[in-house]
Amino acid sequence: MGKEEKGLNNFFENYLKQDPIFINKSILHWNYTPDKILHREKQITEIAKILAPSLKLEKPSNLFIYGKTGTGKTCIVKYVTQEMGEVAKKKKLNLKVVYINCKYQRVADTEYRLIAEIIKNLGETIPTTGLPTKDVYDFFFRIVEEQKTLLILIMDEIDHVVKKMGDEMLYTLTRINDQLKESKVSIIGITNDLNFINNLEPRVKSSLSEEEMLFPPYDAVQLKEILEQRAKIGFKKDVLEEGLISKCAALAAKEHGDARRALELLRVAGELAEREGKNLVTMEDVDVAQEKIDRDNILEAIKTSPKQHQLILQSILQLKKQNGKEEIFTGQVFEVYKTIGTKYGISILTSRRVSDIISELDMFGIIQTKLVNKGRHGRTREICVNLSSSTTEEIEKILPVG
DNA sequence: GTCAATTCACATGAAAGAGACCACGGTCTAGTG
DNA sequence: CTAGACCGTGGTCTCTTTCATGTGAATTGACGA
Repeated sequence: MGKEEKGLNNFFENYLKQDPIFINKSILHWNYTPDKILHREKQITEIAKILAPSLKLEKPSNLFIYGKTGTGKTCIVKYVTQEMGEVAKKKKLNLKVVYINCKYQRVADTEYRLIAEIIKNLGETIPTTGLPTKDVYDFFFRIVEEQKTLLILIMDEIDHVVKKMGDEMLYTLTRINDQLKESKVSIIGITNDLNFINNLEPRVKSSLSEEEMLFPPYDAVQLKEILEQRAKIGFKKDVLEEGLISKCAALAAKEHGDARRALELLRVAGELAEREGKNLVTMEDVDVAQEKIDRDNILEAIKTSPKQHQLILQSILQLKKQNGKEEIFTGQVFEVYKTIGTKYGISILTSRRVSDIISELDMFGIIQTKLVNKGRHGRTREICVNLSSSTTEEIEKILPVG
């Protein structure tokens, strides 16, 4: 016991003595906003131009922004509105900016909760459930009106709103100004679904996208500069192997120029090196980081998903083990699921539901499915699991039974 | 051999139910002056 | 008299079931050469 304690002590002391690789890790986090945002000057000025009327308390046009993940949409909108907020504060203008991410589950995935969330951001509270939705709207209108303010409503990942609850609610929101006398609301919608706007009802489309902007992906060179800018202040000097940043940039550029991904790669690689007590981050660390990020995402998704989902995933994995390379189909999964379920006394869902769960697993990226038509033999989803064996093992530890 | 009809094994949609959660208003109860 | 406990009602939310409809190539079978 005493010996162990001493060992642990040593470990901690060594840990502290170690030359840390980082100066400030949070700089390498994607939601850190640097002083100077690179390669987005054009977008910044454009957004500023569009939003500027709000400083005269005139309602700016609704703005619709689209671009792939990690192209800086959120970052820049936040940056511009923040700056504006400060100017407004100095001039004592009643300007409010509310940022809502519509995707983060459990926060705002119903009409009710979304409005409740906006209300919360305006500094009021409303019960989390139990009220008729109409009451929530009325309450929202009332407080906006009472505050006599110009409200800029930023709705990130706005496509999720429509997917979950249709565009009726967006229509209501865009028409809100008709009902307000003292206040005005303008909406900034952000999405990474490039087709989203075309699937909207025309009346919503026209009012939501009075202005439109596209954020192009970063290319490898730009990513590299962004990484360099942050690495300079986030990492200690000379801890990065030659060409390491280029590698991160290149890897991320392959994945549709995602700056968030690039930063994560760099940071995780640094953490890995740090953990091993090295004082140089190497190329291998980046490779390991790449794998680790994917695996962690998947594991996290599985851990937090409901038991039935886990059970179905387990059925899929078991099938994969059994028939080796052969493809797996929905029907088979359902059969295996049924036997496992009954064996362990877990209630069995209908095949209809199982089918949905399989596509949910697909969306999470845990499995890949493809719709195949096998003529006489019907139509089904072909399921494949592209996980390394170590990941599979990790997953199996989490799974409910067996 | 050819062509259209059939058929399979699910996918996909819509609607509705079950059970959990919660706010609200009314009623009851115990403590206080 | 009043604050707080307790209860019933009516609303939402999530997960699920039930019913209904769709899909598209392999298969079948009729037909003609």
